[in-house]
Amino acid sequence: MNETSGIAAAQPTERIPAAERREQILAAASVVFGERGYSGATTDQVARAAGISQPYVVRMFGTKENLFLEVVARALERLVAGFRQVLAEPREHGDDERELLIARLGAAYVDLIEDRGILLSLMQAFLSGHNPVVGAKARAGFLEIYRMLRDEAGFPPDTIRGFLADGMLFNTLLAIRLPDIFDEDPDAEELMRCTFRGKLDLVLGATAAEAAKHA
Amino acid sequence: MNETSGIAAAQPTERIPAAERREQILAAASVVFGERGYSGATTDQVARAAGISQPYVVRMFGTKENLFLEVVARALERLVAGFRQVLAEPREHGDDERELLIARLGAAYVDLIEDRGILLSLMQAFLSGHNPVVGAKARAGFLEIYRMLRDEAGFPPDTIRGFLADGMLFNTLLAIRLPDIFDEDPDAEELMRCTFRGKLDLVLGATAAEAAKHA
DNA sequence: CTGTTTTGTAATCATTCAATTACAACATTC
DNA sequence: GAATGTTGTAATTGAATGATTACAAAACAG
Repeated sequence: MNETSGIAAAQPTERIPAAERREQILAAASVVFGERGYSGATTDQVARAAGISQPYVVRMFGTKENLFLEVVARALERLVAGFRQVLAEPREHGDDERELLIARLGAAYVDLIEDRGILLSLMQAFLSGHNPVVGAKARAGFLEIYRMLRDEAGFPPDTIRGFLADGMLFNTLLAIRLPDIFDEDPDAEELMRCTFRGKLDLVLGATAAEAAKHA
Repeated sequence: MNETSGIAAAQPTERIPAAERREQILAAASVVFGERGYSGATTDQVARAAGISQPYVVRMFGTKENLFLEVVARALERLVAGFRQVLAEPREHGDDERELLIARLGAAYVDLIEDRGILLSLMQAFLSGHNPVVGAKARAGFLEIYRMLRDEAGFPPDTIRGFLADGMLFNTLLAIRLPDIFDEDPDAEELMRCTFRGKLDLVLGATAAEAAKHA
């Protein structure tokens, strides 16, 4: 029935290059830190989620804090990179140029935060304003987005505010898992629909897919 | 120089009615939980902030978790109550009726989140979507606000979305302490100004007052 | 005054968890 | 095929912390 010993035989854990393991750990840590917060997450939870042992996680990143910092830095980098990519695309000039750009940037954002790890890691970063390192990263990241919208996208202040504000509302409604209670309270879906409008199907498709994956 | 003993003399800690102590602890806990999160905060930190001993905090609320739940529930209640109060005020009918109501509700919200404990406790609640109890409270609270704006204020969907979105952006910019770097990066103030517009002085006055209080 | 309730703390316990140590197995190089 | 480096774990430890216990002193009731 099993090999060599009579014990559970905990599969001999495939050897994988450190660089690749690193990515696995970061992906797992993003989810775990996102859901439980820096203090609420344990290195053991991250290790299990990544399919390795706790000491390996610690050795790979030195400390739990370093791991968290890297998770946050990655999330912010991906956010900035996502916007930069959209802004680098060619755009035709016309009446609806701005509307189109907003739609593309919005889609890129929703695409990013469909990854619940990214979404929650970003929000954890926003809630770490008191932490010198994470707080500074969060402020710098937010200001970089602001400058991109102002200088590269050429948006006027009200457009910028509206765009950023919508994004923060997206964050919140997804973080509190509003879609979870669609069948208990129809207002939940109404609020989601009024918030995400056309993007709702995109969002719901992603959360449904994720739920199916876990089942 | 000091009384009785040669030791620091830790003042005999005034006896205060339990009900009043309870409020002190909740106020302290709001700040501590807000800054450090549920897991990051210790009952000892709350106790020190409230000026009492750690066992007393635990005995008053049974468990750390109960204390956190009550802090979150209070924050959500104050939010709902604040809006309900504005909506109960008499309003004259006119072209700018809606604008005026938005302004009043917005002012009430900014007034509320000037209390950093409330602001951060609310955000912690939003980030606790995975926790059955806190998550349910957060969802219910958000939906109640939505219904108030839809049914009592009579706002159309886009107005509701805009209002809620602005609120979430307020939250974020205050949480990351953007005003802290006004003199390092002028864009920080620009972003705050474009977000809060008229309300900025209100916000800055409050944070400045709070900073002075701590100094 | 005497007894009881309320308000509070000091000391301690049991658990959790990040970090360290020591070691093992595989891979690569020479 | 030894020597070296890489990838991994089991076992342990030391510190932190929520909770409990035992006790003290103030307030109050009769």
